[in-house]
Amino acid sequence: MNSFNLRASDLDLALTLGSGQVFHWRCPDRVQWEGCLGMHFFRLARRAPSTLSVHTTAGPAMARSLLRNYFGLNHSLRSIVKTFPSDPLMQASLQANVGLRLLAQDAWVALACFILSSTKQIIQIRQMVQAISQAFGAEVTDQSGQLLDHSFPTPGSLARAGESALRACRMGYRARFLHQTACLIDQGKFDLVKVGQLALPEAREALMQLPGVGPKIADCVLLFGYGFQSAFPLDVWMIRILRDYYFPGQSPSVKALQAFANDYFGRHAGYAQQYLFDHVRALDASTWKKLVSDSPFIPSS
DNA sequence: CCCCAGGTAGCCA
DNA sequence: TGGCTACATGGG
Repeated sequence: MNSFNLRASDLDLALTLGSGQVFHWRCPDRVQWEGCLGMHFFRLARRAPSTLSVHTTAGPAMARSLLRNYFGLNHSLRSIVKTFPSDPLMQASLQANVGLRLLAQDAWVALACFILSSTKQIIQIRQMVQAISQAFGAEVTDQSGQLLDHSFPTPGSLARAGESALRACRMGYRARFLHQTACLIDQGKFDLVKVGQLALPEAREALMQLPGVGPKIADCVLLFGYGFQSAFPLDVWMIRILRDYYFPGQSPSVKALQAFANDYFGRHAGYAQQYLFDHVRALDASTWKKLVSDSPFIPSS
């Protein structure tokens, strides 16, 4: 394997790779993070405040390029978070997640993972992703043939696997959705590349044509897989956060929340969303209750 | 045993 | 359009 250091400021591996935006990275020892990008294996760790140590099966030049793109290292995190609103919850989310970056994931990987995500806890999504990778992904080995990891399965491999084989990976009703979507892409009946060339509303409509993809999963794929940073996925957590904190006692519709979120959180709304999601999800119920009771959005009498 | 999980599709009024 | 509800499985 190749080893080198990579300059990476404003990047916290645990916050970024352990967050709810990605599901295939492992951290066996609380220090090193292991996973694949395409067919290349990576082992990453923090070496110094602005430096990562990298071990990889990829060539150094290729590896640097892949990592810089994946972690968005050519974007200034400071300038992005400056566009976030200044309310107390948003600022607390920022302080608790310094170094959380949005990843530039492969569109297919994001699509497949979020089809699996519906009504599942994040730990279970990770288990399903690991299961399909081991069953249908390619083996990634070092030069001595030692098995390092399995790559994420291609649409073709999932299409050929069949629905029942997917179901054996304990994904329940999601097996049919994932298999049908994999078949459409494998047969060229749905073009993931074309989606990325559309404007956001059209790209969203296109993704929602796929089985198992509704508005929420479409927004996740747009945000995490296509770099549409204004896409704002509304899952049960974000709906709760927006209703409880930003509209206390009002319970607006999801449609109304969507309109509010895209306006209020600015150009990088989806980025802000990830900070709120990870922050509130880590709080215990009583802390959240206190935050809500101190919301500046409670109408003054 | 309960309730819930980064939802969606199908059905009904 | 908006409001149910089934869907599989596992964590807490």
